[in-house]
Amino acid sequence: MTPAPTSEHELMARARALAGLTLGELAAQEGFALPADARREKGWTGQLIERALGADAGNRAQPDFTALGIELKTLPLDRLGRPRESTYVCRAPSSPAAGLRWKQSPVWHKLRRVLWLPIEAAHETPLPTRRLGWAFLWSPSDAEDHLLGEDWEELHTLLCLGRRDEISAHLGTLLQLRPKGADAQETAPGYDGDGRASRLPPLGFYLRARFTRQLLAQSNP
DNA sequence: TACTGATCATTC
DNA sequence: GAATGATCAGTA
Repeated sequence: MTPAPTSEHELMARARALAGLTLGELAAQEGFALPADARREKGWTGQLIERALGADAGNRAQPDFTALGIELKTLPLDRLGRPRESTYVCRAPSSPAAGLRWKQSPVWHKLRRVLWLPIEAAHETPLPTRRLGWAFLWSPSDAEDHLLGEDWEELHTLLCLGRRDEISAHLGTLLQLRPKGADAQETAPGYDGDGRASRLPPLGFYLRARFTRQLLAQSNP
């Protein structure tokens, strides 16, 4: 087990030392078994890299590197080097607090400092031969923070009003709300549009691929 | 090809 | 059950 990094510098050095390795090579180093069916172990890559870098948050609702306040996200790229999938941020509250502000929200805290670890040609390469790319650290610029905050306010307001029927993944320019659960049958307690208790499928906040494409482009000028 | 809605594994 | 880690798969 890799110990947790004690500084941002140490974390970045570790992350960049991974560049060029294949997932199979890293798994062998870490004593991580390759999944028999990659379609059924969607979180495998993220968990392997957490282990290799010494993430210490487990599955608690805290940044992966607790002492540094840094969140780790893998960023699967296509063969053109562009993110294709959205990035999960965190779950949306089933009973949101009406007075909550953007800078108090779990989304804001999660995105405060993110270590992005690109996975090259993730959609075209079998999992064991996918290569790790050049990691980069990101914090939202003032402009990005503003736009994220606007999206969050819009979505949070709909959640607070219980207007679930108006919520879809179409809303939001950088952020979106989409289902986040085992399946469409999963439910969590919440409130409907009339304020009555009901059970609804859980949602999660995601960053659109459009946005992570921008972040990647900014990171290698 | 991009996007949305659905889904899979694991841990506490 | 609710959080973590995400990608799959159908369709526009």
